[in-house]
Amino acid sequence: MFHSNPKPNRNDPETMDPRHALSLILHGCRLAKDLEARLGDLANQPETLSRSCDDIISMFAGAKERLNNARPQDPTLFSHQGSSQQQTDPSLQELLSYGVITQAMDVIQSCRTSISIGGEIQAMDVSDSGRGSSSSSQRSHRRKHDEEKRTMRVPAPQMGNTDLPPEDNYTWRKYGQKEILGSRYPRAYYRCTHQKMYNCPAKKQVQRLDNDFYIFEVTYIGQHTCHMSSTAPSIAPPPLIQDPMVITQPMASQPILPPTTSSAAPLGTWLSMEVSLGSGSGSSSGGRGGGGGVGGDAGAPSAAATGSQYGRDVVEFPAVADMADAMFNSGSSSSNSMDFIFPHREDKWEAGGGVGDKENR
DNA sequence: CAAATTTGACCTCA
DNA sequence: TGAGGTCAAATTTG
Repeated sequence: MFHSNPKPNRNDPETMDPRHALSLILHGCRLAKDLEARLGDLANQPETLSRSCDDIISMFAGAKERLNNARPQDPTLFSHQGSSQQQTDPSLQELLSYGVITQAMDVIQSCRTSISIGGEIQAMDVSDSGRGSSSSSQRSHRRKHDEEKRTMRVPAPQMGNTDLPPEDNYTWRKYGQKEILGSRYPRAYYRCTHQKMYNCPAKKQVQRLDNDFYIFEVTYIGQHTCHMSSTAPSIAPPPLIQDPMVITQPMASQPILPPTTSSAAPLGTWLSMEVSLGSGSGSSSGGRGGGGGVGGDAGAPSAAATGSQYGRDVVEFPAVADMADAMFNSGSSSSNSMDFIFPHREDKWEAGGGVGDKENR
């Protein structure tokens, strides 16, 4: 298992894609986690340990190389040099926004978090979501067949409030939750907090995967028009784009977000993630306390986090290369580095245990 | 009191 | 008719 790694291939343009770099980081994290799990068995096998370490290192080294090779002037990659949002690679933005970078941040900034295995981002067609009853996903009188829907899989936060889906820099208000036929976990319905004030049509649905409790399937419907709000996030929203990674359904109207002020934040800013060192709380900030504490709602997020989930310090994406660096450079500083980096996570969620949702009405 | 969540009821459509 | 999506009253919280 340690040696089936996707070795970076410098000559392969595809693997030079920064997205691949993120994939490498994740893979490296997994290898490290795996190594941790087998540390006891391999304690007296220095050669194996060495090889495993090499594998892990090569993963991060490859990632770092890719990140360093990413040319800022390349509009398809990182265009964080004051370029407009339209110049950025949307799929990359989505990746960064919805999971991969979150995991990297979790690992590197805190070094106290275990990595979700299999927490890769997978955008996919809603019509092929694997849910038993996806065929009627666009019903109701408000159903709009021409409305855009983007579905992606997002790993649950690795620290703090893991009930929350990963931060997406918007404020959402939950307006419903429902048991879905054939699904173990309920689906939560959110709309933009600023729906009324700004007539923002954006919605999202969050549901855990049946077979992976630690991965959310998030479906975004509609596009935000509320980015000018004072309480809305200061960074530009994830663009709606056509991307092999993000399959988009036909959309009648795709409002063009005016490239003004905050909405036109350069990618550097857009990619910025606020990191709260030491806070460790991924909890919803804008949220008022989970109201009616009646039934348990552990099956779905009680709130969609807002832009302040990560705290204060802003870390820009290119820093990921350095973060990978930091992981290795700091590893030896701790007598128990692996444990420091990958502490055992308590399975906070007992599968199905927290789902206190009532049967459908 | 405002804003948020919870949850039963209702609506629409395949 | 049943499932998915939404509404809105009740409730909670700061």
